[in-house]
Amino acid sequence: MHKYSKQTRHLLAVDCVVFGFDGETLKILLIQRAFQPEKGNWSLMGGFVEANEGLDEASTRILKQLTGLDGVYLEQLHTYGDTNRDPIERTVSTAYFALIDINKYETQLSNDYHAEWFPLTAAPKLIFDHAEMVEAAKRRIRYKAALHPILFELLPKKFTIPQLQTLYESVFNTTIDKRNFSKRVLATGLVIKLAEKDKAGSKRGAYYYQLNMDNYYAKFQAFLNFIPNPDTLLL
Amino acid sequence: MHKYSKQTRHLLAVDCVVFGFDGETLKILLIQRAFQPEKGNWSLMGGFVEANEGLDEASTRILKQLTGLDGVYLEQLHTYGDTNRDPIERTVSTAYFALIDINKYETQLSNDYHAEWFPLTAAPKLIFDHAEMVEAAKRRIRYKAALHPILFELLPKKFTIPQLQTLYESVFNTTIDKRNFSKRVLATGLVIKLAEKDKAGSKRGAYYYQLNMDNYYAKFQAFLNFIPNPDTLLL
DNA sequence: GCAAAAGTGTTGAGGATACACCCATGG
DNA sequence: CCATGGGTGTATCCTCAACACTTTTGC
Repeated sequence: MHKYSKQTRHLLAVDCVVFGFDGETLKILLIQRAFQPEKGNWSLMGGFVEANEGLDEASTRILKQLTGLDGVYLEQLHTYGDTNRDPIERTVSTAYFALIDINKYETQLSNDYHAEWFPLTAAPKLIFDHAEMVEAAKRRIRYKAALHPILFELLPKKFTIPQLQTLYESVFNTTIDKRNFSKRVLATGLVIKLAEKDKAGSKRGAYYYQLNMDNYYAKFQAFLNFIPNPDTLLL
Repeated sequence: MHKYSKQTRHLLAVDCVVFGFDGETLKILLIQRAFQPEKGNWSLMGGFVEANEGLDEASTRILKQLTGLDGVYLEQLHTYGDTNRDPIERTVSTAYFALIDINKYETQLSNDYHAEWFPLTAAPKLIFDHAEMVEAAKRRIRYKAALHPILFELLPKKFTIPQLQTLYESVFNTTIDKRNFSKRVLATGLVIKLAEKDKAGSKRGAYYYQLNMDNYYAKFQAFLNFIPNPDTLLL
């Protein structure tokens, strides 16, 4: 029995903007929508919220269902409530964004599911207001990554400084002096140098690093300084 | 006729955390809930979202209905979707926060409406998860105000530098050297000195300033630097 | 041996902090 | 005349940006 019986009830959805990094460019994961309207058109990972699940739960479930992804960094972004954003029926949608290590799931995603990666700069037209969500997600990760070490979520557990730099450069669409970048990163105390080298990128090889978890949680909330001249960036 | 007829529909609410500054301390506006459950207990300004209104519209409407406030700074904060956050029936709520000049509405609020201001540090127990929303709003305005000039929304059109400093000090619960604070503020080019003085705070009087709207929108997105040592703040 | 990427130090400029005294005026 | 808050300048430090050469090794 409903106690708030006079109130209107609404459709509630979640949509996830999934970011991945392949070592070159920042990408987003899209699927072709499975039902009408806009069936077959490119869409974020989305679905309706069920009666007995929270929003975070719903986004986790939907991401798992559509892509098999589990245990990834997932954060609420914004809730979109325009009455006409879905032409069929008024639907309020809470957008989330996820950051994942693209290589960890690449084959799984293309084989078992029908999600595809697109470079951020070359994504197809998206349904409804999903392009707006992607824009907001991009702004949010730029904003957050300029001050907090979230981009490590996009890399494998073991990564090299040049890989990290390429990631920052592609997220912020800029170039950074490698001497200064390396100094900044090492100065945070967030990474630990390993003995092993990655020989894939060069003949000499680059040392692997991994996150220093002790410092990670402690420093996460502090304002770091990963990007030179953040003032001049359009955030 | 519903095209998504198989999907569950949900109750949707908005709740507004309204901040005000009286020259001394940061305060929030609360009302006593008008209906069951928790009737008579202290609550944020909240209400259900109707069928034909967007979320921003709903928050504006509800704020107006409950307090008479109109045209104030209002920003979406976060959406709370735990299934049991309202004991009567599952309700998803999108929280907003507002920043207003407390003096502008003080008498109106206490006479025409039954909202009351409470110092942030001495607020009563709140219904449901409203205390969590207030905490999140507090973190958000600290975070945002450390980098963007949003706190001017809490002051009258004409304000003095000492007033502004007291505001920053109370939001960040710290003390700032007045020479450095004044330099920082003036260096942004965000304020214009007026000829008139405010004689209320001292015998000598303090010059009034007002926002320089030309620079305001241009500089809003840049990372400013209003707070010394933001690293050390718990944000 | 050479091309291609990794790794590393120093210097200079500018911005941030620390700090103390005079000013205006109402009582 | 004095107490109270308002207003201002400077020296120092330190952080950040600019900048170039050596190392390694697969081919």
